[in-house]
Amino acid sequence: MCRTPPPAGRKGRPRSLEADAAILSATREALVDLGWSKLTMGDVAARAGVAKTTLYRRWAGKSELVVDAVAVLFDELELPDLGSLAADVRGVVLQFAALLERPEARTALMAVVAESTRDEALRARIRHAIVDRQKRLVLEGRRRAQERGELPYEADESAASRTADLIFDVVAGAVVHRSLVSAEPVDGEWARAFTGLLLGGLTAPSPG
Amino acid sequence: MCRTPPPAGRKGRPRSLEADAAILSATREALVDLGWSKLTMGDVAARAGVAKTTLYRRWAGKSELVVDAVAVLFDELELPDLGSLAADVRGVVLQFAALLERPEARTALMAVVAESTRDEALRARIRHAIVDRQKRLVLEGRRRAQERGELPYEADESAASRTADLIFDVVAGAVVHRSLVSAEPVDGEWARAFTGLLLGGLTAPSPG
Amino acid sequence: MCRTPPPAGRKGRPRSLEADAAILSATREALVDLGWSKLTMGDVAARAGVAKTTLYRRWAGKSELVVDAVAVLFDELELPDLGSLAADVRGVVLQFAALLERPEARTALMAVVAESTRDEALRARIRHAIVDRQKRLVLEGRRRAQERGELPYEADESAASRTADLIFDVVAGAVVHRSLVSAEPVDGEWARAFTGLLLGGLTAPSPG
Amino acid sequence: MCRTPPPAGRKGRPRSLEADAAILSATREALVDLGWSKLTMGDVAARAGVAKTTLYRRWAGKSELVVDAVAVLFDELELPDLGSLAADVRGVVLQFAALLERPEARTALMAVVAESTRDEALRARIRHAIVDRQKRLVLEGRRRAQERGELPYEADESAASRTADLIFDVVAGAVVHRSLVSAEPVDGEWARAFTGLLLGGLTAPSPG
DNA sequence: CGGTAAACGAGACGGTACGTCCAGTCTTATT
DNA sequence: AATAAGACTGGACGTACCGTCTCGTTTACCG
Repeated sequence: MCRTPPPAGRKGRPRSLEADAAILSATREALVDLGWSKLTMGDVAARAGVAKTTLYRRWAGKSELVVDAVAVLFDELELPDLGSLAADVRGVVLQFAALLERPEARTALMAVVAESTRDEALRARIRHAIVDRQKRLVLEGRRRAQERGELPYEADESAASRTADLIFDVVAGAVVHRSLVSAEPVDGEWARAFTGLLLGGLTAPSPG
Repeated sequence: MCRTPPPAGRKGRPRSLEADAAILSATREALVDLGWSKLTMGDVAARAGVAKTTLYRRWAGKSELVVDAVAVLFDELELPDLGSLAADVRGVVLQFAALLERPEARTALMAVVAESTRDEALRARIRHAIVDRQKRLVLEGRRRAQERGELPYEADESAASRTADLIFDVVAGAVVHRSLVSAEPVDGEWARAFTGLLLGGLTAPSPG
Repeated sequence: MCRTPPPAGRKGRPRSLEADAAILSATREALVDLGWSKLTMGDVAARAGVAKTTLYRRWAGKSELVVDAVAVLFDELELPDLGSLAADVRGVVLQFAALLERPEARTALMAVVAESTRDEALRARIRHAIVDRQKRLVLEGRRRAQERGELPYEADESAASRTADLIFDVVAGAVVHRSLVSAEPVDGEWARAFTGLLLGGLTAPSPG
Repeated sequence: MCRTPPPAGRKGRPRSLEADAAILSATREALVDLGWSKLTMGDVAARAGVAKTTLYRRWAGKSELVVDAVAVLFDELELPDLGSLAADVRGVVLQFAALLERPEARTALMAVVAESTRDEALRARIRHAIVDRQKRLVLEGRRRAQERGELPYEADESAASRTADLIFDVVAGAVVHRSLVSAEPVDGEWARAFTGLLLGGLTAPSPG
């Protein structure tokens, strides 16, 4: 969890594990109270009962810290088997939307992505800590749909991977855009309509 | 373009129109050079050859200024008639992707959205200056498809509006997510695949 | 008094004169309360009701600030005509000793001299702000003694100057050393003994 | 030399004697390189190849450490018999001046005196480690002069002590002030003039 | 000669101050 | 009244040291 690792040798006083947990927790708390742009390293340190130096010894900056702090939220995403591909899609859409309702995720997610547009290392960190955690849901959903016979098994490995990436971008992008850019609720109705579009396409008869 | 209007009375020296243009242009330039988070009001003022006071007389802060500065980029989006709904979708996807390749848009867009999660007025400004400019492309595209007979006319006005919003979130969200979050290129191949998914749905035979 | 002068042009808001006075006064106050080594720029700023930036805009650092702050104390030194050279010497010794009893001078003087051993600019500043203010007392005392006929007029200008410098170093050095290094009181008795030594020399019969 | 003594019991590993020497030597080295105010405990520890803890186990702080480090320099002062009181005075003046030319003494001496103005324990330490080492030269010089018949034997013990203290403050103070405050060289010429003043007094015919 | 108590190196820790930077406001004189 | 210039308050930044602490390791003495 702590990303700037201690120097190779294992001499000297070891880093406090409690401090790590306290810092990440304090970061989430500060995100809720203050939002991304008003969150300060000093404030996080104070909330965590830790010196500023301790923060900087472990994280290079605000962005890195926040990525790690919100990453755990994405671990909570699950894909309970709801019996059909459509139900699974609706389920994951609503779960992801619920996550984006949480103020700490809401304010942090776009901010770190914005920051990452000029910082390759941060982009990699986001991919590892957040994106990959979401993408596994897509892969799991496809596997289930294939077992149910709702989707064909794809022979071409790389084509399959491309399709999964596409679907991931469409699902995650649509939910994020609806929630944060359009600032409209992602409710059951919208999830149903989106699922219909995703599965049936625009030219299909609407699922009414 | 200048959002904080001059006080009612029209006595005294009028605001310089050249200053407005110079400031917005300097803002875009600074976004390219520095990115959102390192852009400062003082730097913009210096680039524009203008005093800081002049900036603050016209914009409330960095977010508002940047929204206005990048808004004009979205005016360049057009929807040339490419002869079919699929072609039109591919065209708009590629145009939007090209816009997101521009560093000033890339770094600014997510940042102001992130900022807007805790600022209702900013959200409204974004909607008016950016989102609405994009959404008209969806409406125009639908109109054309209906004229071509590719899509039915929708009797229920509000249902039609909901559908347009959905499609807008799917298209814009997918492109943004692919480009900024997944950090993968939005090229002709991806646009074709996405268009196939959007029109035909996930369960349809792929358009290969 | 303010040593880092504003940039040449006289455009823009002028520097606050009250701030200068408040800062120097706050510096002396802080010296009394905290001593040289515990005095901090932030504390001085807070006492003066001024932002730290304002301090740094005017003084390069703690040393420069303190030199200017204590310089005014040396303006208070005077040489009232006590009727004889011996009385004048005793008078100036006691005055200087009284100055060194003041905690702000006591703690600051040696500190800035110590600092100046590795800083030529600081040394020049001390000379101008402090040393020269003291040295004029020696010159004035000699002039009076010459008028009274207690000392001969010296024909050789440069020899006279060297002698004045020597006497200055002896008087100031002895008082400072007694007061700060030996940490013994400079009282009337000591002043009398010192004056006797200075005027009559070590081999003369003591003036008891 | 090491001032914070080990706890009473003499079990366990004894303190390293080499460490003591290495630390004091490293301190002098750091004084030369960095001066008093930029010298840090961590740097001294690193130069001495020793952990910071080892420093703090032996000295309470920077001031105490530096006093001990420069104290040995004052042991080098000697009073070779030059045949007359005047020659002895000139000799000691030049020796002391040579000491003050050494950068480690130059930067440290005034600094620790400044520090001691608010620290009684430090003052005592300076007196013991430095001042007393100098004062014995005065006592020795007087004894010789008395043996030569240049100075009378003083019957009153306490008056004799007071006179010795006075002379010490005058000699040491004048040299320090000339060297560090006036920042002028203490050369043979100055030493001769000073000795003339000290022995013959201001009103005596100059020794030309 | 093996146990033990203290010294030791390494480095993390809570603090404090640093000197810089930027935000946003203000005070000038000028246009 | 708007402008350019620049000083102002306030606050966060990231760094450097301080002096303390907690480790694992070493080393002399003492039983």
